[in-house]
Amino acid sequence: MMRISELSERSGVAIATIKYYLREGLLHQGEQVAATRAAYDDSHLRRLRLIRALLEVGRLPVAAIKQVIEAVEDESLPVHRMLGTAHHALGPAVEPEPGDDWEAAGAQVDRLIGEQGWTITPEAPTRDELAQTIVRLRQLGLPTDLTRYAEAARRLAEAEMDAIPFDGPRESAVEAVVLGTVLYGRALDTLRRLAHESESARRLAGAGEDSPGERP
Amino acid sequence: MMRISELSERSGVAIATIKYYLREGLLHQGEQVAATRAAYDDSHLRRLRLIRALLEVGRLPVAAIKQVIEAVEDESLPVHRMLGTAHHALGPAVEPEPGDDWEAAGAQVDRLIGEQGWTITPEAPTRDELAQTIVRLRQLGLPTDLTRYAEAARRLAEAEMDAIPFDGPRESAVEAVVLGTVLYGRALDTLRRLAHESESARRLAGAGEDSPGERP
DNA sequence: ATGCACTGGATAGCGCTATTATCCAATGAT
DNA sequence: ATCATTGGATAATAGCGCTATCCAGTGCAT
Repeated sequence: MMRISELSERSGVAIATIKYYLREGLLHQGEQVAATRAAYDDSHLRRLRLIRALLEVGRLPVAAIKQVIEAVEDESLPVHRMLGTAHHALGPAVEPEPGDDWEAAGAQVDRLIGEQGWTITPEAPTRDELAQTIVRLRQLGLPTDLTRYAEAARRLAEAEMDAIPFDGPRESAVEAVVLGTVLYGRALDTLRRLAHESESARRLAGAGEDSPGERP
Repeated sequence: MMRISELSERSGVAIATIKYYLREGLLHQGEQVAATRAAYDDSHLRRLRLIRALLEVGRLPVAAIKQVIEAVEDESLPVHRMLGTAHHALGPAVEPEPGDDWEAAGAQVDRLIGEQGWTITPEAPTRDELAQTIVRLRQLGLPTDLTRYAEAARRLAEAEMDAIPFDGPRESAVEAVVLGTVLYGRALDTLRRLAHESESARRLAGAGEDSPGERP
């Protein structure tokens, strides 16, 4: 049990910001102890860490975080619906760019999902997200065969899901899924860029030029 | 050869926005035909597509795109330096969060890079990016073993690099590297979320509840 | 019980980014 | 000759994530 100032110190989040999160419904209210005093506990601290991770590492907009949290807190939602809602909040919303390109990309997304044997809601915004990327790849003349990526994604996702406590309290499950999706997603992205850097250094930095990483 | 209005129509980017990109140095000036008339060509159209892809798909801030483009246009830069600069602009800048956690995470990043046999500049901001993610994983009690991800990243990055035309014009090489990094990165991320959705549906949607994707 | 730091609550303002709008004088097509 | 368009400059806008200010009520130390 603590007051707002202690919550602020322990979390590293400014008081004004905490108030803002309270207003926005990202952070649940503390226990009203008196008219002008409320008490916060570890659940608030944990929630703040969740928010900051989604915000700073996942770069989710506050509105998306709110959706995730609402899904968590809506007890009437069956778990897999809750996960769906949370999941759909994680991707940036893209609006369709109508045209032949878009149609073709959509078909390709369907085909890819079919090939992998995935089960995906027809309304999943994630489909449009992928379609948009494919459209851009096409426009720029880059190869659009994503099978290799889909397979890597599948392998990683399966391993991650094995670690999710689906039998525990519902809050743990969403948190684990959402945090896993976002944080490991970012880790993967960063690692891929590191691998790129290393590969291009290896292939180019011969020929007498100094190579990054080893200064004379 | 076209005027600004045609460039706008063909690219789908508003005239005012094109002027803005010209001001910001993202888009090179058109050929001055008369005091109040300039001519644009396919290179401008292509550049606009690059900008929009980095902006909308890659979600890079305009300032980062500018850095990328400056690297491309600085002819005096050796190719691998140019790629390094461009690459470092792709990641969001993170500032270190000093403390023991940070130190430990840094050490873990070094170890991971070593294990994979990668060659990475000591100053690469990408290192800090990864360190930050590891710190957050720790704070939230999630496993921090990223070996599996590093290996997947390495495999994908190697395959991508095989497709880069390092022997062609330098502009092609950066464009390919940057676009590849960003667009396939996003594709991978989206696919991983799709795989997650599918996996959690598969594991949870039994038990009489209707499963996403098949409505009665 | 008194003075003072702290609280919740409400509202307003800020700093940044990406974009859009407005004006202008010059100009080229009809 | 005229009228829409252009380049160029400057201002205005919208959204977001905070941050600051003000307020009256309250707990705590003295």
